[in-house]
Amino acid sequence: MFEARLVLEAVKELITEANFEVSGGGITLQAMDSSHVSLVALSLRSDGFEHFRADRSFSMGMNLNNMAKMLKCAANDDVITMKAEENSDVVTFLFESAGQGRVSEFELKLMDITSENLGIPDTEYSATVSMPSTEFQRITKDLGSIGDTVEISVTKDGVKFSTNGDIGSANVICRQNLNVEKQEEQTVIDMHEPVSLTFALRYLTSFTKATALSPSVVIKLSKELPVVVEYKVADFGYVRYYLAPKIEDEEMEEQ
Amino acid sequence: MFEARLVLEAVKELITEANFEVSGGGITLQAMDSSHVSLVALSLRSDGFEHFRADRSFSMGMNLNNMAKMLKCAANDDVITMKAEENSDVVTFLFESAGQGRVSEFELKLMDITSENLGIPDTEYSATVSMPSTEFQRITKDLGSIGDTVEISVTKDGVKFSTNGDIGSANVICRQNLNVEKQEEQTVIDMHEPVSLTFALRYLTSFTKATALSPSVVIKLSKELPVVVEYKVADFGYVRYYLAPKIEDEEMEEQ
DNA sequence: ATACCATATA
DNA sequence: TATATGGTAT
Repeated sequence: MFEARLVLEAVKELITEANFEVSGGGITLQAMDSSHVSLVALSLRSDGFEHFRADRSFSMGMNLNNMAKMLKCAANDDVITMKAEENSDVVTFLFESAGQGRVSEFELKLMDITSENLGIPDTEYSATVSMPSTEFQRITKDLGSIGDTVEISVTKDGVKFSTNGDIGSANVICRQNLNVEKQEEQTVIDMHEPVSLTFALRYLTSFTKATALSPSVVIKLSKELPVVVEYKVADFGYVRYYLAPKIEDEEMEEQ
Repeated sequence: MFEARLVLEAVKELITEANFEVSGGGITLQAMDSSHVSLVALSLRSDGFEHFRADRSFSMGMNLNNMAKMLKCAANDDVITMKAEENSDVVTFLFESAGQGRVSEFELKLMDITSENLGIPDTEYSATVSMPSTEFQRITKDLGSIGDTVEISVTKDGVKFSTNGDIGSANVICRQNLNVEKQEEQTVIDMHEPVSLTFALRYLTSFTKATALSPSVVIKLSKELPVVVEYKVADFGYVRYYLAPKIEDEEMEEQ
């Protein structure tokens, strides 16, 4: 339940409506944000649900804000069941209180959404950085108060985030740090070759809406490829964000 | 660190940009507010800093809102270093996390500010009132909801704040009170001769932005002289505000 | 229109 | 100290 809401909070700023693809394996979702700049991919495996049954594969188009509205009507410890009948134009959310004294039924109208499902090749990345998600959130927020874009550079001993704007410039260097007990608080740099890419801070900041989902975030970078920003959903899924880097010409144009 | 932010919060409402005068003795700043009515004076002695080095005396013009923006990018327990190279047009703020896993460098552009450095004579005041800073803040806020000006009258056994406005009038009397353990919670009246002056509440309310800096505030009054409202910064500095009293004619004009 | 920040109250 | 609400900034 709780996670269902966090997932929605994590994606609804970027995408207002999307098709949930349901199959025996679980639920996935993939959508470009409304400005067609970044991409969100959600995957929740069926084994992560207490009960999961899908007799066939199908897709459900939903307005995420309306879905979030309904999920907000569930209490924190309610058991949530999502039901979709074949060929129905609604999806039903069932909220049952712990003692089953209260049963709420919310029906959300489905929508026809034409979705372009983009194949995302599973690449080897030049550099993979894992760091505390709150630290990444803090960095994008701080740099966003100075500039519009951030250059992310990975070398073998650290990752550097730099920006500059009208009032000045800033950079934050995070060194590899394995001296923390909890693995999710470590900063781990896995680099095959150095890489340096520039991104619009605005989108990265939106990505950090997923911070509550996971204590750590994984950032994957390769030259000329979209960055992947990944947050695990417990241990049965993930939310991944993709954002293409700025190329030099684009940076020039903006000035 | 924490104090650096408090000091900025205390002055940036009144002055948006100012010259920081740096010398071996520490850092000072003096500026009129934008409406040229009140004056802010800041002094931080070098011995209050963990490390302080100034090879020569110089002044740095900064936009205080932009400076505050950058200081907000430091975490609460970061070690802050401020660096200025000779003849540079930027000042660098270095934030290092406790374990030094993260190092942030923020560069703020300096500005040329023509500052009129006013000599403030060190007068003997007719009356000096020390009281809890939160109490003074409360009084200016409360009276500000009734009227625009406050008459501050000091007699040997107390200080009276009075105002009146369209909806009515109000006055608050604070008696000398030495019966509190902590000295900073005492109300101490040191009066050579009774004095009664009227001030614009708007500015006094701005002064109380410094309340978080010190548990007590010192108010110094003499006939026809600007009031001094002083907050200590730990035990190595102060923020002082000066505001000229209204004279009868002025009060007439405004009505 | 939305999201973040600051403030005020419980 | 934590949350809720309102105002500001994007």
